[in-house]
Amino acid sequence: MSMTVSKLAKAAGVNLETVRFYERKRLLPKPDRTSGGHRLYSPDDIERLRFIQRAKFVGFTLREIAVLARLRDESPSASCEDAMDLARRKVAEIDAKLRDLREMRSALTSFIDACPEKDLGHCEVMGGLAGRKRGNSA
Amino acid sequence: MSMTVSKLAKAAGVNLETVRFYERKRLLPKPDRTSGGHRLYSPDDIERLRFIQRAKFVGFTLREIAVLARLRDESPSASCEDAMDLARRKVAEIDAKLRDLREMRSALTSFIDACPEKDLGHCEVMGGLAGRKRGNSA
DNA sequence: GTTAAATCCGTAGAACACTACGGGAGGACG
DNA sequence: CGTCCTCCCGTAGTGTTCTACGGATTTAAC
Repeated sequence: MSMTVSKLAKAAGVNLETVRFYERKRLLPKPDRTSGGHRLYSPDDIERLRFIQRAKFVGFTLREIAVLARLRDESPSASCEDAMDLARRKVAEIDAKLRDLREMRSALTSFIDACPEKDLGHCEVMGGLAGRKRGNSA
Repeated sequence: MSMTVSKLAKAAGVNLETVRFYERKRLLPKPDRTSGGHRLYSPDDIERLRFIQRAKFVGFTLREIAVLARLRDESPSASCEDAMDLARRKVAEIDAKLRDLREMRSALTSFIDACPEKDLGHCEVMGGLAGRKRGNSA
């Protein structure tokens, strides 16, 4: 039940070249090959690609994702504490990102909500970003 | 009451080269010059740089900010709806990111919480990241 | 067994957002 | 006037994350 690189790419919704790129960047393990050298993937690899996609969307860099995704490839029992450590640091980072995003969101929505759409002369989206009185500065 | 580029950069908390970069990218208008060719800025330009910083913080790309800034310069009354549109789209994106972050967080914390740290042979952080799913199968 | 599609590889280019370089000219201060 | 910092400009480099090219080989379908 293995698949070629293009099947994997399609299944995970990424470009075929991206799969190769991720392999070079060690986000994906080196796959088995056919006798002719073609890559062979398993459904687990779809999972892994999807994990990468989610982590990426959420703001992790590929470098960070490489660490996260590679945890399982290391010696499982010996690295537990390291893995825990990493996971906890990631949670802290996620919390920071959550705070930032919530701040962004409330800034934007307050501009939107304050906009008197009938009176376009006082657009609060513009005003807010311009720093006028509601200015929660970065 | 005008200032040089380095003063502006310092006042707005950006690199001097970034000011020139933003000018090239038309995020900042072409400034007046001294007879010798040095750029001269007004406090309004600090405002504008801060506008850019805030927009960036809120998640706009420079390309989007350029549009926003041009909307701001051009017909102020006609542009409100476009700006609102942009802001609303950004809020939707932020909401999606928040959802994903919360998902990631709960996944990570469930691995952490389930990890029997005394028994390193059964590290749940490793297991979780390896694709052994929290609850559901795959 | 032929052939058309898929894959191989390394390398190059693209877009984004800066950041740095280098050699010369401008300008403030004493 | 000398000195020294700032600024000029164009161009090139950085790092990230892909995406494309192109000629050769492999595989699958018929």
